[in-house]
Amino acid sequence: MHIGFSESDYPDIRGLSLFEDMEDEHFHSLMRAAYVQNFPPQIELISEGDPCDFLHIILSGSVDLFSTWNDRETSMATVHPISTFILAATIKDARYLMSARTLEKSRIVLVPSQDVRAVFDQDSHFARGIVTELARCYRSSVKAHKNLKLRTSLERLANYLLRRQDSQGGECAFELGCEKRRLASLLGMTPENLSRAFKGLQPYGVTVNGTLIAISDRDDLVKFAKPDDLIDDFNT
Amino acid sequence: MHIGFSESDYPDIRGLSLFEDMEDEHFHSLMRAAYVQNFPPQIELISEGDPCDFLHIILSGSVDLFSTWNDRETSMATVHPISTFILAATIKDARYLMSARTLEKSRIVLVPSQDVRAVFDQDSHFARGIVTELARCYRSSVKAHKNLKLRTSLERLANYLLRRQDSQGGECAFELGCEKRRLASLLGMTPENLSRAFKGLQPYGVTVNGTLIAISDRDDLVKFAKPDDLIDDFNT
DNA sequence: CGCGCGGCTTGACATTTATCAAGCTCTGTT
DNA sequence: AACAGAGCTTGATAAATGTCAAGCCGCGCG
Repeated sequence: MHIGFSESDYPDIRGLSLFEDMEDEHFHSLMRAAYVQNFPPQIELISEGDPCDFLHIILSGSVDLFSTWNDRETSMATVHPISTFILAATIKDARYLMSARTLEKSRIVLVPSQDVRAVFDQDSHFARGIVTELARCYRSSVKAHKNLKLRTSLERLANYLLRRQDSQGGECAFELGCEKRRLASLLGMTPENLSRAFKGLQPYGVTVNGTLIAISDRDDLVKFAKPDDLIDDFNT
Repeated sequence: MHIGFSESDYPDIRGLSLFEDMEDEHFHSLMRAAYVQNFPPQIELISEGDPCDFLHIILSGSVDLFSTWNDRETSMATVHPISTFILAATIKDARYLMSARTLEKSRIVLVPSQDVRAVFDQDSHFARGIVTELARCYRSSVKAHKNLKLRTSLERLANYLLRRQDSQGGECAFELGCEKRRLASLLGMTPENLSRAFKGLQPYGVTVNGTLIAISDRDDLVKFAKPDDLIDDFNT
C-alpha cells in the first residue's frame, strides 16, 4: 500500500506548520505509517458519519468537503494543497462530520489516526502545531457561520469575488476557479440564484464571461461588499 | 482586582476537562494570575475585533456570544457554566471574532491570555486539554453551519425544541430557557417568523404558553425534525 | 462535422422569509 | 387599580430565495 510514496513528498509535508517544529524521529515515524495515493476526480474519499481512521494531507489537486441531510447536500469548503483536513475528528477519535470528494486528479497522504494521536502525546511541538491548526480551523468555521447569518447571498458573492481576486494576484480579470454550481452551494444558494446574483453585481462593475470574472471598479464593489477581516480574512 | 476570588471556586474550575489533567503547580499559577468578577446582566464583556487579553471561564449565570456586521447583529451561541469561552483567540493571540455579553447576573473568571499560552508550552496535559476543547468547539461550529445550510427555519426550531427537551430531562413540558427574540436570532430568523414557526409546529403536537413548551407526541415531531447526531449532538 | 450531453441561463411562478405597523399581554411600578 | 413599557403576536405587504421547465451554449465524441 505504500506504493507511490516518494521521498520527494517529504519536504513539502515537513514544511506544513502542523509538522514544522516536531522532532525528526516522530515525523518519520508518522510518514512510515502513512500511505500515499493518487485519486481520479469525483472519488469520495470520506463519508460523513464514518469513524475516522486517517488524517488526510492533500499534496496536489483539490478536495470538496460537503455535508448531507435529508436528501439535501451542501458544499462546506474546498481544500487546496498543501494542507490537512479532518484534523478534529482524528484528534477526538470521532466520526466524520463532513464527506470529502476529489474535484480533480489528486495526490493524498493518509496518516493513520492512531499514530497521529500517539505522536501527539509524545511530542509537545507537534501538540503545539495541532493546537494552532485547530484554532485556525475553528475560527474559519465561525467566520463562515457569520458570513451566512449576517449577509445576503448578493453580499456573500461580492465578498467571495473580492477574496478570489486577491488570491489570484489582484488583477482586474481573474478565473473563478470552480464550477458555478459548486460555488452556489458553497455560498448557500441555488445555481439559478447565483446566475441572477452575478447580474445583480453588474451595477457594481462585475462582468462574467464563462469562468472569467472582471471587476472594473474595485472600490465600487468594495463599497457594496463591505469586506471585514473578521469574516473574510482566513488567516487571522 | 482579585476581590471575590474564593477558594471555593477552585474545585469547579479544576474539574473542567480543560484543566483536569494538568499539574497542580501550573493550575495554581494560572489561578493566581486570574481575576474573578461578578457582572450584572447585559454587560458587554468582550467586543468583536478587540485583541484577546483574557481567557474567560463562566462560573454562574449565562453569556451570549454574538456578532455584528454592517449594523446587523446575530446571536451565535449561549455559554453556560461551567465552561470557557473564546479559547481559540487566546491561543492564537488574535482578535475576538465574537462579542460577549452577560444575559443574567454572572460570575466570571478572567485568566490572562499570556499566562495560558505560557503554561500551555510547559504542561503537555494542559496542551492535551486545550486540543480536546478546541476540537469540540470546532466541531460544534461545523454542526451549527450544517444546521443553517441544510435546514429550513421550521426544521431548525423543531430540532432545537427536541434538544432542549432532552437537556431539560425529557419531560413532555419544559421551559424554553431564553427570550424568544434571542432564540430567533440564534436560529437565524426574525422574532416575527419564530412566532409563526411555533404555529407551524402545532400540527406536530407543539404547544406554546409563554416560555413553557409542550410536545404532545415526540415521535411525531421527530418524524418531521429528523434529528441527526452529526448536527444536533454537541458531545460527539 | 454534427450530435448529444452537461452545465448554465432565463422566465414564470411558488415558497419562504423579512419588514412594517398595529395591537396584545404580561409584569413591575406607583 | 391604573399605567407604562417591553416583548410578543398578528396581519398586510414586500423582498429574497427556491422550484420547475425550457432553451442556450460550449465541448467532447462518434
